[in-house]
Order: sequence, then C-alpha cells, then structure tokens
Amino acid sequence: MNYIKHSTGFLVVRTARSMRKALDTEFAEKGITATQFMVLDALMGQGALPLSEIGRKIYLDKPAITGLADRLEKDGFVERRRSSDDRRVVKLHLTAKGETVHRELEPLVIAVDQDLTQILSADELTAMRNSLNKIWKHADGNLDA
Amino acid sequence: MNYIKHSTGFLVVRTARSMRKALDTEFAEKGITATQFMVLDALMGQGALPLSEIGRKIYLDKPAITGLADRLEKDGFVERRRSSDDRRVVKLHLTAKGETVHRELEPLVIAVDQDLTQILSADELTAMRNSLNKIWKHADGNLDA
DNA sequence: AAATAATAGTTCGCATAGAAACTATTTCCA
DNA sequence: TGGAAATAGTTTCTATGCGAACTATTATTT
Repeated sequence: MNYIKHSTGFLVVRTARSMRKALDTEFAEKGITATQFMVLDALMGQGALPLSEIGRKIYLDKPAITGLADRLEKDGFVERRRSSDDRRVVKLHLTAKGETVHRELEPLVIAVDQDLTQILSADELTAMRNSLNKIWKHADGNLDA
Repeated sequence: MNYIKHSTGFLVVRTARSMRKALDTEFAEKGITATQFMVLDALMGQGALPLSEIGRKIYLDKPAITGLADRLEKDGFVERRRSSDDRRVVKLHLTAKGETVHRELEPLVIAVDQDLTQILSADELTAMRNSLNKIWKHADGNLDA
C-alpha cells in the first residue's frame, strides 16, 4: 500500500508544500518569506502581540517564532518590547517599514488566491475552506507554544 | 485586511503544519520523520527509484532529497546505487530494514487518517481530497527537481 | 512568606526546505 | 564528430520547524 497517494494527511502536507513554494516565489522579490509575511499579517490591525499568541495564529512552536522575530527585527520590520505588566511577555510591534511591506505584498497574496479560482469552482473552494477550517480548529491547542 | 484568516493559500499551509506535526509525533517513537516515511513509501512496491522521481512524488527539491537520502542511508533504510545505463542517475533502493519500518508504521498512518473521519463527513472528506488533488496536479511540474 | 508549580522566551541541536553554483554525464545539433 | 545545451546529483548557505533543556518571571500552595 502506498500512503503518499491514499492518505489525506500526506496529501495536505504535499499540497501545502506547493502552495508555500508559490507564495515564497512571489515574495522573494521583496526580500521576505511567506512565513515572515504571516507574522507581519498577524500583527496588522493589532499594533502588538505577544510572541506566543502569534505562534498560535500561524501554528508555529516557540523556537520557530523566536527565530522569525530575530530575522524580522534585524530587517527592521518589527520591534521587540518587553511587556511592563508581565515581564515574562515579549510583544512584537509592527514598524512603519513592516506595514509598508505588508501593503506592497497584498496584491501578490490576492493573485495567488485568485489562481485557485481557475482550478476550483466557487462551491469547491468554499467546501475545501470549510473542511480545512474544521481540521484547523480541531488541531488548535495541540501546539506546545 | 488579515490574510492568514482569509487567504486559502495560507489556510492550507497552516493546516498542513498541524498535520505534519501530528504525523511526526506518531512517528518519533520509531526514530523516523513523516517526510522520511514519505520517501520509504514512494519506494514501496517499486524496488528502486531515481532521486529526482522521488522528489516529484513528494514535492521536494533536489537538495532536500539529497539530504533525506543521506540520513535514510546512514540509518540503513535505503541504499544508493548509481544507475548503469545512465550514470548521472542515482537510484534509491529500499532495504529489508526500510521495508520493515514502513510496515510497522502503517497502523499509525491509518490512525491519523481515521482521526479525520471524526471531524469531517465522508462527503466532505471526498470533496476535500478531490480539490487538493486538483491543486496538486496543477502545481505539479513547477518543481525545480 | 517560602517552596513549588506554571508560564514566556531563549538557546541548542538536528531535520527539513530551497536558491545558487558546481561536477559529471548524456543529448543535441551544426 | 566535437562543442553547446540539457540533465542528475551534490555542496553551500540561509531559513524554517521542533524537541529538550535552560533562565526569568509570575502564580499557587501550604
């Protein structure tokens, strides 16, 4: 039995690899990765968020978020500030530069998503999104962040 | 606008992270990762395959496959053999040990997939698999392997 | 209040991932 | 046939991604 063909888990993993690669390729010009964009996006309209909360939003463990914050801070897209009410917490603040990059990349995100409407009907797309959201909600909380 | 919530691309990526983590956790006991299992699985019933063909099956670039082959060979799950008719080609052969590990892990793969039937109805699952396969087929060929 | 547990981040080590540049081989074609 | 183009893998460098162990801080318990 070959599971890469028949297992839904592996199918999702495999498909996601192609998705992320498409996004990474689009973003490369702006010197940012798809995962880094997800961090900036989580901060949009929030002002600032604790690292752990960002991790929950984009499903990444603590060490991964630390590394992402390092690189984003080095490039001036975000700023680390220790919270005053709970000094264990480090909040990530979006800088003006980070906000600008996010705005510049919006059309690319929309384009990649639009590409999907060429492959799937509106109904198929809606159904898939609903199913993925159900799985996502089910998995949420299993994260050691 | 927050795209991690609204973009289908990011939704797939995020969901896949939770899937792969679930699979990795199940496999950790046997000292193998989900991605390494995918390589063994690609070889099951094939005897041997060129590295590049394995890459196409599981959507990974050439350098990633090289690294995977290194680690799998070190652990004795596969063997590298240069092809005699085209000496550029390196074929990966599944060893008895590799076959055994694959067989031992089958129940875990089935269990993770079974878990999904608790979340989605049979129709939803079928629809999602069809959609993912369409996207997958569309993306196939964009790989630099 | 002192000891303990819980929580937020970081660090370390290892396993993916991919772009770019390289070697070795084969194919193509003028 | 001989040189250019294409192909298969590898190497190097950088960026995720996660388990385990660590520090610092806060909450809990007795």
